Amino acid sequence: MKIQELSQASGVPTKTIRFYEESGVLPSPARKPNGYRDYDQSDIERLRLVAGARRLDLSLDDIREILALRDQREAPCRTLLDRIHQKANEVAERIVVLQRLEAELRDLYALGLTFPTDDVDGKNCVCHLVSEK
Amino acid sequence: MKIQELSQASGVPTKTIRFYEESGVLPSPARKPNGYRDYDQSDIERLRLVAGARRLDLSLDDIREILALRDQREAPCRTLLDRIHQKANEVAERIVVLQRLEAELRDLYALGLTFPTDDVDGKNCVCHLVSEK
DNA sequence: TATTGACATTCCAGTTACTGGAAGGTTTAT
DNA sequence: ATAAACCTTCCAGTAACTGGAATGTCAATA
Repeated sequence: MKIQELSQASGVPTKTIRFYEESGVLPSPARKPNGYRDYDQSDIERLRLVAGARRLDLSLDDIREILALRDQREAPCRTLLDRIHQKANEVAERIVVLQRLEAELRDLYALGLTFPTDDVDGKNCVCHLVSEK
Repeated sequence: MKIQELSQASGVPTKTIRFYEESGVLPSPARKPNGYRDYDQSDIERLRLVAGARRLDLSLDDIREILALRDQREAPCRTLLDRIHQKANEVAERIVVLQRLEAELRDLYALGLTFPTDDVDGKNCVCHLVSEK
């Protein structure tokens, strides 16, 4: 199977597949006589796992670790579950931060609207609201 | 004023100040006879504006644009307000995406807990839940 | 005076996860 | 024959820093 077919079977661009190989997330595949990469079914499964984990925003480091366990025939499920749990908490934290940021931006916008917009650096410029302290 | 003092007055690390200079966000400052950068009050104000805008997650590109307007004595307020509004909408979108992601991670975790954790690549492994399709 | 410590300078490299492009070789179809 | 659509490798760029090396300067102390 050529790289484009793997790409279609996985939804991952060919550029990214080669990048994953170089990053050690995917093994170096067999080569056809002409030098083209030659993939098989197990590559599809592995790449789908990678793509799924990336969609969950796990890092390539996490994914490498999980795949390394699988490659050693050790069950990666516990590690994967841990990472999923940890990532859920990270995402929750990130959401809180972003919610605060959004509120701040909306407040600032509302306040800025009450100001003249032609004041280059007077006290009535929204620039002075943005400057800290 | 030496770079460390500017750093303290603005809360921005010296490394980052030099980086901002190289990025064109801050102008090249005057130099003392020994070659040290020499800042004044206006640099504090400018850097505080930059730091405030960064805290609102505006990009250095946005900030460059805003400061360029100010440097040309054109009121940057309208542009800054626009960017703030736009950023608020981007943040809101990002929050929605992250909320979906968090829900997915929590669901997956809950489901994964009902599975054995020693199944290397059988069908009962959470890896199969993560793999797409 | 010698030396230590805390500063300052420049430059280079690394981070994350790709993405774009150049220069070239191969295969397939018309 | 030639064009389109593949494939290969390698290099560079993205955003916004951060760390480290090698070197220079200044102020205070032993």
